[in-house]
Amino acid sequence: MSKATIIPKQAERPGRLEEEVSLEILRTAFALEHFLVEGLKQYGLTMTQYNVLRILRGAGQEGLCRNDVGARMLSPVPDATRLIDRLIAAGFAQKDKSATDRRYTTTRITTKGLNLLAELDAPVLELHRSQFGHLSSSQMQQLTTLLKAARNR
Amino acid sequence: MSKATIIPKQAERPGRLEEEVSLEILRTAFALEHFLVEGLKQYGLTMTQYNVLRILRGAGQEGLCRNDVGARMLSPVPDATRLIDRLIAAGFAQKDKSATDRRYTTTRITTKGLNLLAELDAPVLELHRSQFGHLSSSQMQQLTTLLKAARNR
DNA sequence: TGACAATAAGTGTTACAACACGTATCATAG
DNA sequence: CTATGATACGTGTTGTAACACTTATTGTCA
Repeated sequence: MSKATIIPKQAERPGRLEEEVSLEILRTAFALEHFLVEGLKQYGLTMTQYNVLRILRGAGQEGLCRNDVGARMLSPVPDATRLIDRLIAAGFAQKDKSATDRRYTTTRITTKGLNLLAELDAPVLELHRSQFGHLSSSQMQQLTTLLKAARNR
Repeated sequence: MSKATIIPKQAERPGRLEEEVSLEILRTAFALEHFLVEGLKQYGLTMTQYNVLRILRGAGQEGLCRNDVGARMLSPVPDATRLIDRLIAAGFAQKDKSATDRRYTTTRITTKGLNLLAELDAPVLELHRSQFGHLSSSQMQQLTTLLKAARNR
């Protein structure tokens, strides 16, 4: 047999690229998360709590019910009750029973919570810039596009 | 003043791209992790335990000391002792005091652990393919390259 | 050599996440 | 209008991660 027929030029193990992409994504995300966690620690916040506060800020004065908060999280959280309760204990959120449907409990961010987030916006942005600012704009756009494409199966 | 001087064509908020990349990475990684966790659950393994086993398999018959295991993790783990102890309790690893330096404890993967990993290799690979297989090879390569570039500050 | 720093591992404690289950309220069908 | 299911939330329990601290062993230097 001729060499050309039995030895493909790129003897690529199937799935190797997918595996490498997976690992790179996890590695990058863990590194990013690590820095975020460290930064938030100074303010006594976990990353989960920070995300909840951002969601509540995004929801505005209407607030959100417990399940909606859990569902909108970066990684959905089943035990939103006690998570929110901890934020309430810290004074960053408040809870009220809905008048129309008494099953619902509406959670809102407090002024103290808004102030904390406002204080955090700058350092968090700076963190993101320190992580990815060395990439060019087009590289960042490519990366964003590719990641979105990856999730849209 | 002329319009051209005061209104830049792309009034881009500084740091917006960095922020978006960060979020996309976290979202993608959490999604990927979610599927991995679900898949491993059937085998009674957490993702952390799975990573430890893979590291031990990679270390071969020489094994690794506790700190090395913790350090090689995707996200470094401080409490490697009890993590490894759980794997030992499950029969997937074993521990021996080093003879030359008695501070060290060498951890090795057992045959049972190797068998479990062998059983897992195919479904995990299939998972990676289901997550990213719809991307083209060049897209995956681009993604890998960009992520590596992102981490190499 | 002997004191002291450095390294590796283990332990005690605390807080949190995950899961299963229980309770209250509402919607719907007969 | 009542029975049944669906929905939203809360709670009890368990396992694990994070942190600080302790112990054991080795290296180093006066």
